Amino acid sequence: MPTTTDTTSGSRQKLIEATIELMSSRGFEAMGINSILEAAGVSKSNFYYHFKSKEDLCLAALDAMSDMFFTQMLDPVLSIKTLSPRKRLEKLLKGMADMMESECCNKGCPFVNLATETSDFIPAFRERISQYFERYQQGLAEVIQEGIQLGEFRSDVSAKLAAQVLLASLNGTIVLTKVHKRPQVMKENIKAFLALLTAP
Amino acid sequence: MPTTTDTTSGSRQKLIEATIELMSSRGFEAMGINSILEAAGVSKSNFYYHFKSKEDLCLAALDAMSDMFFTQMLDPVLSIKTLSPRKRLEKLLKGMADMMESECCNKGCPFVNLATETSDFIPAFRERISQYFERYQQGLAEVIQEGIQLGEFRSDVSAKLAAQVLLASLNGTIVLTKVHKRPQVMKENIKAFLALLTAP
Amino acid sequence: MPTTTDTTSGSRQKLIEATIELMSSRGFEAMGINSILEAAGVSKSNFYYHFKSKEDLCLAALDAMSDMFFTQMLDPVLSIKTLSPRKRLEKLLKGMADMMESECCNKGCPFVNLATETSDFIPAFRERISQYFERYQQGLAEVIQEGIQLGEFRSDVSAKLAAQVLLASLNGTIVLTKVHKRPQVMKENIKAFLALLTAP
Amino acid sequence: MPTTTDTTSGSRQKLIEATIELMSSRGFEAMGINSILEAAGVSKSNFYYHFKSKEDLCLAALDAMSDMFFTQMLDPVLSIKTLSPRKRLEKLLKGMADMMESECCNKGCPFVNLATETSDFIPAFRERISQYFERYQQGLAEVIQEGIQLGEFRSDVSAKLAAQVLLASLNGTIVLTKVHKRPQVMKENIKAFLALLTAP
DNA sequence: GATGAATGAGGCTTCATTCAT
DNA sequence: TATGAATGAAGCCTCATTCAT
Repeated sequence: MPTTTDTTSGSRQKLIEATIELMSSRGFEAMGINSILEAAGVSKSNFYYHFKSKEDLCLAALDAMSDMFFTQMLDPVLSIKTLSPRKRLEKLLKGMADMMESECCNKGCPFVNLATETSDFIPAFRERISQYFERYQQGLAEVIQEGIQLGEFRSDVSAKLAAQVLLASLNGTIVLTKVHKRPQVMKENIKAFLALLTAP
Repeated sequence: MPTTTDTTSGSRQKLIEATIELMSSRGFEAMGINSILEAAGVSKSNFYYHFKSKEDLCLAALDAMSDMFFTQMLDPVLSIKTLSPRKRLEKLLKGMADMMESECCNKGCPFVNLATETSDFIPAFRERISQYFERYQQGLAEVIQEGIQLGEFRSDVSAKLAAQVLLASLNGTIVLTKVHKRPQVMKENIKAFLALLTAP
Repeated sequence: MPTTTDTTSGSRQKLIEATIELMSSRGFEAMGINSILEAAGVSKSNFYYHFKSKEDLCLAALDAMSDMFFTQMLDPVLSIKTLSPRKRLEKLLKGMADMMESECCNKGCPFVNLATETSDFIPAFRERISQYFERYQQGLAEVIQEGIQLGEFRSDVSAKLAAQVLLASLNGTIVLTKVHKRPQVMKENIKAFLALLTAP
Repeated sequence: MPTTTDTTSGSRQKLIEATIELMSSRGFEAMGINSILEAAGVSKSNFYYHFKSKEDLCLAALDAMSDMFFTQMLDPVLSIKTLSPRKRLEKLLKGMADMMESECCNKGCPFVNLATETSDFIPAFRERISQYFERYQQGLAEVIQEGIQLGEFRSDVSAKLAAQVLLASLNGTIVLTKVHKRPQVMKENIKAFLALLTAP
């Protein structure tokens, strides 16, 4: 279902979509180019017309995912000014928990996947992932800061650090949820973290 | 046919050690058997005498790492009864932060690495990793519980959940530290988490 | 549809020039069409508008080089009637030695390159190269014949044969010069050959 | 037909033999690995067990050819002390002419082929080829020197230089012979060169 | 316990060429 | 004239594994 502003060629877009899908479930190394091509319905040589390498394609996919995440998940929720900061954060986290559950705990966060697998060896990946997490954390820090000012969150931990711990916590929780095959873990951790962020 | 207590069958042990090293830095898929053999100084055919497959070797490596972690890192620190629960936890976490820093943020936690890479596709891995994390979490829960009873930690979040969040947080923090190439992240998050765990 | 005298159809000419350059340095097989296109700044589809195949382009390049060689190098020098035959030959050979040196012994003679690489498999190449060398040899034979008549060269070897040996010698010397990376070889062989061609 | 001292494994030797054959007729780039494997009857993965790359194999083939050339062609003839230097040289050159003719002018000298194709890009090739030609030239220089001392050859051109010209001449002649598809060229040039080397 | 040799499937990438516009 | 997109075959190489000794 191409969006209205879909200006890119069909094949290119299909390749990126297939890559996002496979990168999330299989990781970088295990995701063979053939599987991407099959999923996208694109021929091998045509792939190499659009992208200069597997790595290049993955970078494009990372960019696309990053865009999607911020413009369709994070920003929309965090900017609902009719909700209190705490409610906004809760809504965001609930959305994530629901996604995990609907995917049967099978996909992880592709940014985490790529980070653990390749960040030491493909600098370009590391840099983008680093930027992604920085922006992500910044978004979280802003709601938390608002919440602190409104007295919804405890004020003895800086918003920036709290956001950093939250982000780490989310990433780690996704891994645990997958490993234990228990979607409940996600919900538990979210609830517990919010409690910790609140003065008793 | 090595006996159960055969601690060092030479080649076998060298293979496991090399695997631990490479699994931590390169991940499962990128770690070719040849690189293991080269690092261990063992011939290919000899490898297949000791292990029936790459997967088999990795399972042995996982077990060895798990053993090492509990008997050499976690248990020794958490059972220092002369320290208060909070001090014990702090000591443990500091040890981890130091390790990260000494490795220049280059290796991640191999359990997390394997989890993100393979847990969907190699059930045997998933199960061991799950058990590892459960035991790890259990250890953490015990100190926290003690701390709660002594009033060192807030009591409105169950020790079990707090431990689960802490574990997730640690795993996620390791990833962030690697991605940002900034060892400080680890220290910041540890400090922030301990603050959150304490009533303001 | 370029006319016969179309000296510069823009793209077409650029393609030929790039091909000459690459053919001299990389050879036929290693010279990918993409590298030609990049060097010429011409699009792939445009290339196939002008030429029906890589082979076709190379034939055009061969013709262009052959023309250039005779009209700009061989004929001008060999027809300087104010110089004695021997002086003319010396001037020609010196020019070649200088070229080799200025290119740091890096390019060979593209006719030799194509001959060794493709002559068995692309008959069209073989034929043009054969014609090129025949005309080349004929030119050399004429000066030598003149020189024989003037007593500058020994008369017990026919001009035709002497020219054939000289031509072979030049081609072989270019190869040796390249292989040894020693421009001096070219000068030495030229001098030695001229000595052999003279009665002691 | 393995020689008596054939100590190397079957596959390895077959690969080298097939490579010599193909390298002589097709050149380096055009000689696909698959064609080598087919000719040798060896599987691809077994090939990569014995050699680390196509380049590596070709280097081994070059060494083998070099050995063969000196121990079976050059040295045996040039050391027939019952023949005069001139006769020895004539015998050697005749043998080469006969080889060319028997191969219908289809193969060139693989050293020349590789030199023209790859010497700029594969330094290891260039170095071996350079050594090969140096040794070759040295052999020729020795007979010529003997011939000079016996008065069979003219003495106003040093043996070293005469050998260098002869070597170049031979290499160039092989190319011409191939290009013109006329085995006679080889014989003509040999005869003419010997004449030039003799005082009129 | 250990060896060298062999295997087949698959890895990523490039080739020269053609299509529709 | 020129374009961007697509094609299928082939390129070199590596994978985890097995065989016979």
